[in-house]
Amino acid sequence: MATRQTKVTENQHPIQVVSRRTGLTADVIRAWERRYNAIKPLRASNSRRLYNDNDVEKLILLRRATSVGRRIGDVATLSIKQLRKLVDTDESAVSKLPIHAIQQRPSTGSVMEYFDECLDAITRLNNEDLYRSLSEASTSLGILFLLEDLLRPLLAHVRDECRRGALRDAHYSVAVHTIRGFLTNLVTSEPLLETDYKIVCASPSGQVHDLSALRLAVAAKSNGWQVVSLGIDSTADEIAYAQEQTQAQLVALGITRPTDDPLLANQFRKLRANLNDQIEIAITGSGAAAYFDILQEIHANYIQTISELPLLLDRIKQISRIK
Amino acid sequence: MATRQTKVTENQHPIQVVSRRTGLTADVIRAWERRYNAIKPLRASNSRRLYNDNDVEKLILLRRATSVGRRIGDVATLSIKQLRKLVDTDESAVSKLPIHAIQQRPSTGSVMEYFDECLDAITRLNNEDLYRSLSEASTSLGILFLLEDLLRPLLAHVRDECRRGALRDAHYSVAVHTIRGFLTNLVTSEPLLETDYKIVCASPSGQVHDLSALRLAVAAKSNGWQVVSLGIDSTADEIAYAQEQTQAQLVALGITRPTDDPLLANQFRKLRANLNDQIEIAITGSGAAAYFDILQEIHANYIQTISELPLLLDRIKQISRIK
DNA sequence: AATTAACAGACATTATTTAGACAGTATATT
DNA sequence: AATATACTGTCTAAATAATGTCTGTTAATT
Repeated sequence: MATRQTKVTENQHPIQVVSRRTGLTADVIRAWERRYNAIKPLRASNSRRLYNDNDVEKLILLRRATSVGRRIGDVATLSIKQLRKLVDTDESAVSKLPIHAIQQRPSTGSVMEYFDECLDAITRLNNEDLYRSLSEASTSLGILFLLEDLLRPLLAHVRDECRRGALRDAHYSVAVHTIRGFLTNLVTSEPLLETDYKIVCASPSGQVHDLSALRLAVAAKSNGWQVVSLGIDSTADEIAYAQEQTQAQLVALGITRPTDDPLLANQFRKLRANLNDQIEIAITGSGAAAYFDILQEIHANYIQTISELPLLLDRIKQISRIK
Repeated sequence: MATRQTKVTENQHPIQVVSRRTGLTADVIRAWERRYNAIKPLRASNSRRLYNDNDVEKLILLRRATSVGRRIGDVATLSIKQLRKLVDTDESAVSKLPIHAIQQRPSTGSVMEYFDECLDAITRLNNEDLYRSLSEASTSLGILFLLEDLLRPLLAHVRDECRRGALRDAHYSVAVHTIRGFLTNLVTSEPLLETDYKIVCASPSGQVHDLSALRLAVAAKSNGWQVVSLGIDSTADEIAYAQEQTQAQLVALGITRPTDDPLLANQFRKLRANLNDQIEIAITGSGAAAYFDILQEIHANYIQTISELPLLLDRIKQISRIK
């Protein structure tokens, strides 16, 4: 026999629901009622608290008010209307603070320390720790050093350890995935000033784990170029299309897998055929050397280390300035 | 009412089937009927309960209602219509909460505006603008709404336009690549407080463009779970290894490409074989439905929309708390 | 015989209530 | 600057209700 006089309408919520809707613990909700009379919920016949939508709204406002520094005792008895206004002005004042004010303290560690930190995070399959190490490294080492002195050896090392059997493919996946996210973030998050120079970066079909194109993208971006990044698994047709659409002066491909893929050779030729002759092609990545002959055939620039990139970028700038 | 012959149609289900479809134990289903008159199934001539699809739907709604904090006694006798509404508002109210951060004040921009903004950036192959729109959308809509109401339709739309020929694969690549970077960033950048609950997220081999696993990862993270993210192109062996190493309670796979890949079916079986029986498997993504039979075979949870994930996470928490 | 389910009751766990205590932090006073 | 005071989120305890789970037992089916 259900002794439940209080018929539940859509506007009567038990404390658990209110807790989840507001993000406050049930303890806090009760404390605010007991100590400050913040809200006065109805009671069911069995003395359980029953809150309505207004109560919920007020509690949410109270939470927002306290989370920007107000003391609960000062605001608990304000009306919803007053609270809305208060919260509104408070939050807009807070949000004007510079985001980077909460910057991590730069670690004094050398490249090797970051290397070990990253490797440790990878070994523990911990994406978050790896990401944090990368962030610290990029602020303290600078982006270009990060690419060349940290990431390249790190990835090579992990790959070697996988071959040896000391690490598993899972470790490599975590590393590639996290680093890719980090680099993508570098390339796309901060907008650039207006620029005429654009580069299309992509990894062709089959190069699922390639990061070298992204490394190049980061380097180009830090040289003031706008980056159009297609990511992995792009066909020659699509890469050429992206160049045409954006009128990029340079197309960069990353090749990691060292297999001598005949399909890939055809992709190269197709790309060259689809592009205007003036458009430069750059190939980078540890697997690129295997295709040396074809690179010559299509007049591609082989970028072995990131430090070679600025030379190429400058040359392209000069050429297009002449025209 | 005319006592219908106990003709077994496809709309009459024994309690065991209902149990599987709803995720409730048979005991609970009977208790809810006995104590709260939640549903009144037909009876076969031998007094076995026979549930129809309405009963199943109501039971699922009741489960969702209780899992957001409603008490079963409060909601048991509501109609399906009332329940839908209740569950809908409850779940969305909860999902709007940023779990750690201060709640942003809701922006006036609607989802559609962001949709158009994003689509425009994609059309122009502009990674940076897309990234910026995503950032703005995530703060104003909240992360979970971003995933479900913006990203899912957006990707589906771009894919459709590619099939139609209105957009090119290059656009899709830019979209996937940028969104992946953005989501990876969400998952890995903010460290989480200590937690015992971990989820391994991965896209199996062949699913090069899958983002659904990452979407799930973001949702899990915002529910307070630690995420181990392997990214794309992982084998069953490596996924199982990652679970074992991290002692994650849940393994989630994203399937996007809808082809009926026999290799993938084998990957599923292998994964189940390599995992301890207690470890739950979740499958999500637009291509997952094609593998329904195998999913049943390996006792996988099919996650169609992100809002279903919290239920699963809670269930797993409860189970592991008992042990 | 083995399986499945129904049934009623018992049991265990969880949620909620109350009042109070505690610890860390912010504020005020010296 | 050091200390005292107030504030506030969290936790404890016992009592009660709500709820999920587990007994047996019986009946029907394979």
